[in-house]
Amino acid sequence: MTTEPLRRESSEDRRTAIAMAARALIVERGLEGLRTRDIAERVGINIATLHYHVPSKEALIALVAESIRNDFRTQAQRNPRDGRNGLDQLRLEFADFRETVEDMPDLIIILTELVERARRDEAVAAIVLPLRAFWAQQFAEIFALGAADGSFRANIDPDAAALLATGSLSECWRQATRSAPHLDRLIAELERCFVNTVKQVD
Amino acid sequence: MTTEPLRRESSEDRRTAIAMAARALIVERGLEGLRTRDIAERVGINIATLHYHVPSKEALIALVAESIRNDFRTQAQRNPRDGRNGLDQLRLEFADFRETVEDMPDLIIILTELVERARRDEAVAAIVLPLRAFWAQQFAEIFALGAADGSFRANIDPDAAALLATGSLSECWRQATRSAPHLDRLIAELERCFVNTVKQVD
Amino acid sequence: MTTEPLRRESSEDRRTAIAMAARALIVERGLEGLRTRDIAERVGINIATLHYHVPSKEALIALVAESIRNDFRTQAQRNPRDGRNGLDQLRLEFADFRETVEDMPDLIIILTELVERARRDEAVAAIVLPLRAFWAQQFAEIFALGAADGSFRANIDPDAAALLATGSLSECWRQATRSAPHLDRLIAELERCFVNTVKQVD
Amino acid sequence: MTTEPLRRESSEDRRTAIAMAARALIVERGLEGLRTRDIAERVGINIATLHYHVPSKEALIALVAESIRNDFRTQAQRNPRDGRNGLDQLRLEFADFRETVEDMPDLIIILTELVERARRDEAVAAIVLPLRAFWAQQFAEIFALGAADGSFRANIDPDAAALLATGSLSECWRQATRSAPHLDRLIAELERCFVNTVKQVD
DNA sequence: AATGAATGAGAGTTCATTCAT
DNA sequence: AATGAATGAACTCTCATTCAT
Repeated sequence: MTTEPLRRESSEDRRTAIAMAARALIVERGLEGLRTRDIAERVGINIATLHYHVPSKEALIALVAESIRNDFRTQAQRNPRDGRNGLDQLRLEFADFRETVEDMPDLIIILTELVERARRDEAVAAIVLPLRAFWAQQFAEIFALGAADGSFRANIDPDAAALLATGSLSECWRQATRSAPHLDRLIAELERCFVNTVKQVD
Repeated sequence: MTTEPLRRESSEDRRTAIAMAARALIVERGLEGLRTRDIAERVGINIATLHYHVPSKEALIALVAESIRNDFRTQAQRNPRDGRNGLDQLRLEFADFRETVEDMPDLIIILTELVERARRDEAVAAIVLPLRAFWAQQFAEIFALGAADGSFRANIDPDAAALLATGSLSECWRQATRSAPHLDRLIAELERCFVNTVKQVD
Repeated sequence: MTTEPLRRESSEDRRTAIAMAARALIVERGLEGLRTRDIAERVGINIATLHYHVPSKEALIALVAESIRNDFRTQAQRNPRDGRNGLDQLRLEFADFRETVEDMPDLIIILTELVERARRDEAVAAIVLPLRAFWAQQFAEIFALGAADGSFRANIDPDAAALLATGSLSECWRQATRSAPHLDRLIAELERCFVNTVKQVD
Repeated sequence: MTTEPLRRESSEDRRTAIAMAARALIVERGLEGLRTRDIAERVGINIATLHYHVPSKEALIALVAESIRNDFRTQAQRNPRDGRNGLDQLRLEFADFRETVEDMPDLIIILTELVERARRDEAVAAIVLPLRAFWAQQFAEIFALGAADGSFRANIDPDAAALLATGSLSECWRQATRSAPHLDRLIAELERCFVNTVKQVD
């Protein structure tokens, strides 16, 4: 006589399920409104079981942060950067952002909440700040490259420009009315901000 | 000669003191970590007294939102916009932001938290979203003006550019390591983004 | 220069107004739901002023009890008992009850609540239990009289019959669906319970 | 040999214990004076544990109402009604009441409080009003039967008579000085009210 | 690996009452 | 006689966490 199969799932699967449930709930109610009981219920396990897999709420949020990081990494590795010049690469980067935002529209929201939390939670900071820094670094490198190859104007400050791009992109997506049209117009404007117009004369 | 802090204060003074204490605590612990008892303690009143002046936590947060709005308005009215062209006005706007950020470095942080909260709290949304919209509108008007008077490049999309400016400015200031140098570099870059380079040739 | 006249009312008027407001609120929300603030608001005075006139909630409830007692007394004195025999007097008593219940339908409800409260509050008990006892006594005397004059059956136990009458009358009126028809039928049945049928044969 | 009170009890046992503690406290202090902490303390559990078993005070009062209903039902089923005529059955009903009142003297008190509460709480009303209606119905049927079989006088109005009986019985028992003698006299009088005296002659 | 039961700490809120004017 | 402000005590309820099985 066999008992119900599949009752016990592997620890890693459980942790993944917990992370996904937590992410969904963060989107719905914010990090502030996140309750361990709600997560357990959504996963379909007991609250004590949840604590067995994830020992504390702090660890749970760190788990969510890791989950977000993994998604970003996967996304980053999927599209190798092979543009010939800065402008091409910038366009690829924008396309990446569009893709990310379409595939996982919640990613930015959760990331924002985590960044906010990072100010008071070192464990989260350790995971999430490098992530944002990495993203900015990508842009900075592109801007430096473009300035060198003449596809961008020469007087770019790559770090400042990177902050400008990442800041406005994430702010745009965070807005209550997040919509593709707004994003499109922002991206177009961003391109006009950096593209080299003088070169044409050359 | 100072007396002991007066036992009985006017209702409006108390409400102001409560708002200020709440703002300080929001900066320290976030909206999430805001506790009515802590506010009362910081103001030096009983928790029941706090409820006498502000009937609920929801009303308290609305009070903070109003307080923020008033500060923004005061700031906005202090510096009349009298630049001769778009570029001048943009520089005045940047100077305004620098000033605001120096005088009340917490304003942006609290505003960010309130915007986040606005997603789930209509009362806060009603106060705080117009505020952000107003700020963006200011920039949009400047960009439109500058595009017309030739101080900015002609192909600006004023709304997108406004989002770009406000998004990157607030994101910059929100960063864990908020520092004047970063802000200076960002502002300089923003200027280069929009200023008309073609005109020089003219 | 005269200030607003009539601002200050006589203490006794205030106490009466407070009692009336309290009675209305007891009917609406029960003794349990009675809040001093609500009473003050309904009277149109400050909560502290209410405490000036009625020093404590206990005293307030005692005041209500007295108010109820006065109403009952007034009612009782209005209709002198001049029936020629027990049955006549019983009918007068029933008419009294009907009248009371029509003029002041809340009286019974409040009285019930006060009797309930009397179990734990001696001050209320001292006022309200005699009242109920007096009412029962009225009935008992009528029954004794009627048993003696032959208008009621001879084997009546006046006290028990009085309890029977007062208990069923107040219970009837307390019922959620308090309506005249129910009361009429109960009173008719009560009469049949006690009237002497044997005598007819005589 | 008794062990220390078991730390972990079955949920149903806990709920029963909670209901019993609540009932005792209602008798002592009234529904108004009922505090969840007192209940928890009396059961010997933490206040949070109480909320684990009974999610809210509203639910707690509904639980008490159900508990009362169960007791009434048990009582009702214990004594099957097998009297040969109305009078016999009425006597059985009286015996039932006496028994109930001796075994569980608090039942009537709590029921009264619940009926009072039912006026403002639909959940309680749904449980407790049918209960009272059922009791009245029992009497009404007996009176109708007795009127038909000649053991009661023919001009009985069964519903009115039922209200008369239930009203006076519960009122009697509710009286501050509730005592068997009073009850005995009331029951005797009730019997005299309805028994057919004419028939004797026949 | 899983769970029902239990818990300490603390949250926002309410209320009768009092104080200073 | 009146009031705005203040307060202590208590209330119901919530939450992350732990224990025993």
